[in-house]
Amino acid sequence: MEKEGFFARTYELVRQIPEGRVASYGQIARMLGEPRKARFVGFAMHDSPGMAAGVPCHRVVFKDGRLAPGFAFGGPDVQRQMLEAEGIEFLPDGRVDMERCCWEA
DNA sequence: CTTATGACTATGA
DNA sequence: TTCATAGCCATAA
Repeated sequence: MEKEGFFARTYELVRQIPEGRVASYGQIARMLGEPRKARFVGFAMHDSPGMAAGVPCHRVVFKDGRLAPGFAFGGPDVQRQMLEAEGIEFLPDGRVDMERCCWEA
């Protein structure tokens, strides 16, 4: 575990997301100091070891508060239930209420 | 070495 | 408002 790439770095940051909070890919990438790698953050999530390893990828959403269509745990609906269980509030549009739940380091 | 791909974001029509 | 395109750059083959 010495050689850590961008992925491992992303996992560590995502793993620091508290319960009831969400963060956008660009937001995470920005915290890493490289706001242009927003895509790789999502890539890292796809390759993520899972929330059991401390990577709550379900708390990572689009900047608009939208979920990843087709690549979530089986459907955005499932992810929505997980987020609701965490205490995240949703908007009538079916988007996460980032205005309230946006993660702040 | 080059090419292809992608859980993003911003911009324009 | 939604839809399409461009730019971004690490990782894999």
